[in-house]
Parts: sequence; structure tokens; C-alpha cells
Amino acid sequence: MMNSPIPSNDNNGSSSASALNDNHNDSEQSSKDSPFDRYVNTLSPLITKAHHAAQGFLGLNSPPLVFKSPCISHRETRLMERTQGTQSLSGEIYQSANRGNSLGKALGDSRKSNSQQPPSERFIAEKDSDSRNDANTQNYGSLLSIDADSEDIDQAYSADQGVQQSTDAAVSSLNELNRSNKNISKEGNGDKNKESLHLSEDSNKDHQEKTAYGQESKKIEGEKNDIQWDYQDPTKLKSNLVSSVIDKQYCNDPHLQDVQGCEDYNEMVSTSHVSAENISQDGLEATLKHHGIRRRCLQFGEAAKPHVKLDATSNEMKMVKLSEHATSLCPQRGSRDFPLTGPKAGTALHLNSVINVMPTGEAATTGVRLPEGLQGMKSTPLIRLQRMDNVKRSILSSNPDRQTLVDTRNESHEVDSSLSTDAGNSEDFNEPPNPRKKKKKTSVNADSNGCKRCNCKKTKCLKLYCDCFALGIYCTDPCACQGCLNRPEYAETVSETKQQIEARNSNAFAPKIIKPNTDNMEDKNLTTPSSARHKRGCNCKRSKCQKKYCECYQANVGCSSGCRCEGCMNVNGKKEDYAAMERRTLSKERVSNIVETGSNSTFHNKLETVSVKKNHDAFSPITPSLQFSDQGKEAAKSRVISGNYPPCPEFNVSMISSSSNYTRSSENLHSSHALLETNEMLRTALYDSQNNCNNVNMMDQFTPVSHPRSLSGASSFSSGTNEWTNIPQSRLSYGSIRQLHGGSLRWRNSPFTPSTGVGEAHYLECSESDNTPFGIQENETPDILREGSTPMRSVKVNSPTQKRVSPPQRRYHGFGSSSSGGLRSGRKFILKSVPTFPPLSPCVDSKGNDKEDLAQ
DNA sequence: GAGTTTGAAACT
DNA sequence: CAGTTTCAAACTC
Repeated sequence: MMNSPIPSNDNNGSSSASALNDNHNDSEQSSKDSPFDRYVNTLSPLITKAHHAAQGFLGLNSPPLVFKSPCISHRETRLMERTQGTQSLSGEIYQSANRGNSLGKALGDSRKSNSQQPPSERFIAEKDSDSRNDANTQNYGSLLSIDADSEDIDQAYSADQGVQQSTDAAVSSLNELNRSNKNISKEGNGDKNKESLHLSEDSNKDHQEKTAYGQESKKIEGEKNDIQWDYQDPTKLKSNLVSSVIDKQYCNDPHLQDVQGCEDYNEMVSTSHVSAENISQDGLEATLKHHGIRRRCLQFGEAAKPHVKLDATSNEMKMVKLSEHATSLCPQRGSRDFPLTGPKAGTALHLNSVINVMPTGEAATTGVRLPEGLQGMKSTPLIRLQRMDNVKRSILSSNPDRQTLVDTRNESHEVDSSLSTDAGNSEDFNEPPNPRKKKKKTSVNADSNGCKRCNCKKTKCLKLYCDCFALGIYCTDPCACQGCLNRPEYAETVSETKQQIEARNSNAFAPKIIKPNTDNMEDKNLTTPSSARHKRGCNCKRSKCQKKYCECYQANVGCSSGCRCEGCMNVNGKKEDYAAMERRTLSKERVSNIVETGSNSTFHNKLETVSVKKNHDAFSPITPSLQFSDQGKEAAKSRVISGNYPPCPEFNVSMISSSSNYTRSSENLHSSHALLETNEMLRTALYDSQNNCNNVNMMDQFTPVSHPRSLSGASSFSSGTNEWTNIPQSRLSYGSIRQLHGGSLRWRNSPFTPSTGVGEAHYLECSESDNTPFGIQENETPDILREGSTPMRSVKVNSPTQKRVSPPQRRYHGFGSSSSGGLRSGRKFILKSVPTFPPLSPCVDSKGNDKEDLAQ
């Protein structure tokens, strides 16, 4: 009987499986036949739980905690699970089962805790798993749906079975699998869906039956549980990458090397992979993300409270959205720095904390990786990071050496940031010991994780000297700062300090790098790839803008007319070149304007806009999207690459990510590079969100649908315009980047893609800006935003509108920079966008404002 | 890892 | 606003 089930795994498995179950479950069978009451009495506690325990995503370290924790999440989980459909779960379950067995075996060998489990059963389970491994993946695929019942999951979560669950789950999973095989074989190779359903129906029964197993094998040590959980999570998350990475990790992990399931696991992973794709395709990725996030939060028992709360509360959505990017990226921090619930919620700090979770570097990583996600699985990247983190953590949890754990984390992140390919990641993940890389990056401002970190000694991280503070994020463990006050504990102080600084310089926390979002849906191809510039420009004297001393260079942007650098040799674009470009742009714009002269119609405006963009395009050669380039060395590469890409600015940003392929192949995209940009992006997004919008809005940026601006009210069009144009630009561009992760495609495709119109407008309008090189009114934007988040007001105050009226050509700032001339082009841009999407978004206001301005 | 260089931020 | 000082990152050895 032990033998039979396994070998026959294919289709014969039915008989064998049934036999197997029968043998062990005679009593169970009877129970099965018996009335439901008896059933419940006997098995109830473990029934569903056991099964789901396997999922255990939460507390990697402390299973019990996990279970106990948030009932809150249960609901979500349920929804999520259901939404996801059976496939995802099935894959997970299956893996868990398999894995659990293997792991259990491995662990069990060294531990007697397993003794409780009847040897025969154990053997069977193991055997089963083995056989399964040999079995066809396809079979697994069919099996994937087996455990999909969300109810069970929920129950499992809610259940307080604790540690035992996981073990039980593993066993039960195996049993279940067997059963499922049986069922499948019975039904034949018919429709998978059908099979799935069938299996699902039986799943409950199976669970109950399994319970017997579970009960018997309840006692397994926490570590085992942890491990199971860990690797289950990734599966559950369904990220292809994750699975692969994890798989490798497991295989490589010393603790797990014994596990026989490595290879098997791979297969399983592949299977799950399929399911995951399906899910994502269904547009459920969001859900998945959410789910993943939630779990992640829960994982950290210590810090779990806030997270849980967030998830559970109405803020959940907000948080989730933010956390999607941030949290996932820097999990370790999340626990501590996720004080979203803090009093300052909605303020910069609040967001900061969020971002803190995702250290800037992370963001960079995200940006880079996201593209991949788009290509394949959107949500994957995020999940991947956190899962990896979790996995490693869990694995190492047993390891007393804390340091190791940290290192591991870093490494995993590092890997991600480096965009190591799935294949290439293996090494990285092996690393438990691989301090070199870390150390290597130690000197860098961003740690291997890509997390921004500082080394402040005298400023207590409360001055802009501190990168963390400047980015609006809290310092975290990776920071080597001394006497740091930029921590959640001192949120008040931080806030006050920030206010002071802002009082001095409204733009202090505004994004330094502005990406002219020339990207227009229609005109994407016409836009310049590397239009991003440093707001204030650099002031390099000796570095020639060829070193990171130069902020422009550091941000991978070219110098602009706003720079006061001497002997600029910025590989991303020399100041001189920029000036030339501007000139050209202006001239072309003039021409176009002349052609249009006299026409106020929107249509004309559109044309003009187009022409302007074309002009931009013309510039592109001059200023290739260097952002993309990692560093000076790679700048050349980047340029070349950039040439292949559409010139739109958004694209530039995304390029990082989109270039992921390139990066991978050529190993380029440096995490550091990405970090920088990401940091900026984060900064922008953060800043915008902080100033303009509530937390939700932040995400909204990425999702054009709901717009914060609408909230602000349409009091004044002009103001709206200004607001929109100024801040949003960066926001948009960055937002777009992010969207790449989450499916920015929508955004671009969206009828009213704010990107172009807004971005352009931004430049043009901003042109008035004082010194701002790009005509981006740094000051304006921040002020406005700062003022109250009601940009309109600020706009009024600044009322750049009139100034804007002047045609951009006059000004030297090519992109809309010219304050004087900006108006014209700016107007046009605005108008252009107006027609497309009036009612949908806040943009409308801005647009409307523009109109008014024009009228005026 | 220590020391130097650099340029932004802060200060006057 | 300009000049100076302070600071921390970037860089070099």
C-alpha cells in the first residue's frame, strides 16, 4: 500500500491513492461515512485548519502568533483567495504538501518531535511526495486547484491551532493530493476546471480525513513550521520569480540542502508559476499584491500590530497600495517604520514612514524590476522581494546569529536590485555568507538592499545633509548614523524640523530631479528620452559633473542651463548641450506657433503641442536618456540603448525598468543607479503625496482614476492647473514608473493620460520659474503643495498663470522651461489634454484652469 | 578603514 | 544674495 500510490501517480494514482488513503484512513473512512456530527466532533478542530496551516504565511518566526493574530486578515484572505481562484492556492498547497514533507523529513531526522507521527504514515507521505516529484508536472497542475477553497483557508487562519497546523497541513496536503489524484483519474483528463471543482468539493472532506493524519503528526517543532510557511508563502504569492528564487534558495540553503524536495520543489514551482500567470492575467494581481502585503505585515509578529491594524482598517486600501511598493521592498523595515497609524498620518512623515519601509534603494529596485513584472507578472517583483526576505529570515530564524539574518536580507535585496535574473540569482541566494558584496556597498549611500542609508554624525539626521531625512524617510537599521533623531520614535521632532526647513526652503523636500513628462500618449515617440534634470542644477567646480559629487550626475540626469557647474562633462548631458537643445526647441516651437497663429481652438493647441513634442524629439539625440545609464561608464551604453526606446520621458523612467532585460543581459542596471533614480522617484511621489494628497492619493497618482486633486476642489482653474502641472509632472512621471509595476499600462492607455499633457504643461508652465533650469518651478510646486495640499490655493498665490502666457520660445529653457514662453506651449498642452479627458480626473480641473488662464 | 575631496546645506 | 562654514557623501589610497 505504501508503494502503490506513488508510482501510479499519473492517472492510475486514483486507485493507488485511494488505496493509500483507505489503508490509513479506515477509521476516517468510517467517519466520512458517518454522520456529519461525528465528523465534526472528531475532526473539526483540525479539519480545515490542518489543511491550511500549510499556507501559513504569516509569522514566519512565530506560527502561533500568526494564527492568533489578526482575524482581520482573515476576511481579506478569504476574499483574496477566492478571487485568486483555486489555481493559486492549489499550487501553494501542493507545494506545501510536498515541501512540508520533505522538510519535515529533513527536520524530522534530526528531531524526534516527529515521532508522534506514525512511521507508516510518514513514510507514505514522503513516499508520496517523492513519487509525485517524479510524476508529471501536469498532474500537479490539475491538482493545483484542489485546495482552493478559501473557506478552509480562512478557517485555517482563524483557527488557533498554531504550530501543529503546519505539520498537519503538510500531511493533509499530501493526502489531499492523493485524493485529488484519485479524483482526477476517475474523471479522466476532462476539463481541468471540472476537475478542480470536483476536487474542491472533496477538499473539505479530504481535509477532514486528513485530520487524522494531522492529529497524529501534530507535534513538529516550530522551525519546521517556519520553514514550511516560508516556502509556502512564496508559492502562494505566485510569483514566478519568487518561486524560482526561493527554490534556488532552498536548494542552496544549508539548512535545507538535505531536503529531498528541492528538485521536486522546482517542478512544483513551475506549476505554481502557471497558476500565477493565470491569476495575473485575470487582473487579479492587485489582489495578489494585497494579499502578499498583508501577509508580509503579518509576518512580523513584533511589529505586526500596526500593520494588521492598517490592513484591517479602512485605511487598509491606502496602506496596501503604498505598501505594495514600499513595504514589499524593504520588509525588514516595514515592521518598525510603518507607523502609518501615527498621528501625522497623511503628513509627510506618515508617507515617509511608508516609504521608509521601502528604502529608496528599494524603490529603485522596484523601478527596475517592475518592467519585468509587466512583461510577465506584474506583482511579482514586489512579492519576490518580500518573499525572499521572509524566506531567508525564516530559514535563518533558527540561526541564533542575528547578524547573519540581516546580511541575508540585504543580500536578497541586493540581488533583486541588481536585477539578477532568475537564473543568476542562485548564487546570490546561496549567500548566507557573502559579506563581500555588502561590504562592497557599504561605502555607498545605499546599502545592498538598495535602501537608502545615511552615516550622519552631527546632524542627527535632521538636516538635509542626511539623505534619509532629505528623502523624507526615517533612518533605519542599515543607517550608521549617530544620535539619529530621524526615527519614528521622534516623529514629532522630525516633523517640526522638516517644517522649519521647509519654511526656509519650500522645495527642500521636493524632488530634486524633475522629469519633464513630455510623454504623451500620442506623441510618445516624439518626446525626448532624457529630459529629466536637476531642479536647481549643480554647482560643481572640480568634479566636472563626472562624479557623484554632482547631483545631476548622481541622479543620472544631464546638466541643464540651471546648473552653475564649471567644465561640465556630464555624461548624461552637458550643460552646453542642454542649452543648445533648448535653443533648438524654442526655435522650432516658434515656427509651430507661427503656423498656428491666430487659432485658439483646442485643435490648434493640440497641433502645437505635437509640434513642440516633435521638437523635443529633435533634441533627443542631444540628450540621450542617460538616466538610464548606470554611471559614466555605462552612459555610453545607455545612450545606445536609449536610442532604441521611445523618447518619452516616462519611458525614460521606465526605461530603467524596461531596460531590465537589457540590464540583465548586460548586467548593467546597477542597483545603485536604479536606487538613485528610484530615490528620486520616491521622493517625488512621496513629496507629492505628502503635500498634495493624502496617502491614498499617492497611489492615485499611479492610478489615474481617482484623483486627489478633485478633492482639492475646483475652486480655481488656474490654480488647479498650476498645481497639476507643476507637481504632478514629476509625480506623473514617477507614477508612471510605478505603474509599470502595477500595470501602468492602463495609465498610458487611459484616454486622458495625464502624463503628457500634464508633464508638458508642467514644463511649460513652470518655465516662469525663477532659476529653475527647466522652467520647472520648483518653488511653486512645493509651496503650493505645502500650503495646504490644496494646490489651487497655492496656485493662486503664485498665480504663474499670467506669466505662463508668454510663449516658451523666449525662454531659454527648452522644455517648457522658459517661463515667459512657457505659457503658450503650456496652454496648448493643457488644452490638448483637456479634450481628451475632461470629466474623469482631477486633471480636468487643471485643464479647466488652463482654459481659464487662456481666456484671461 | 582612514584620510581626502567635493559640493550641497546651513549659516552669517 | 554672497561668502563662509559645516556636513556627509564620494572618492582615493
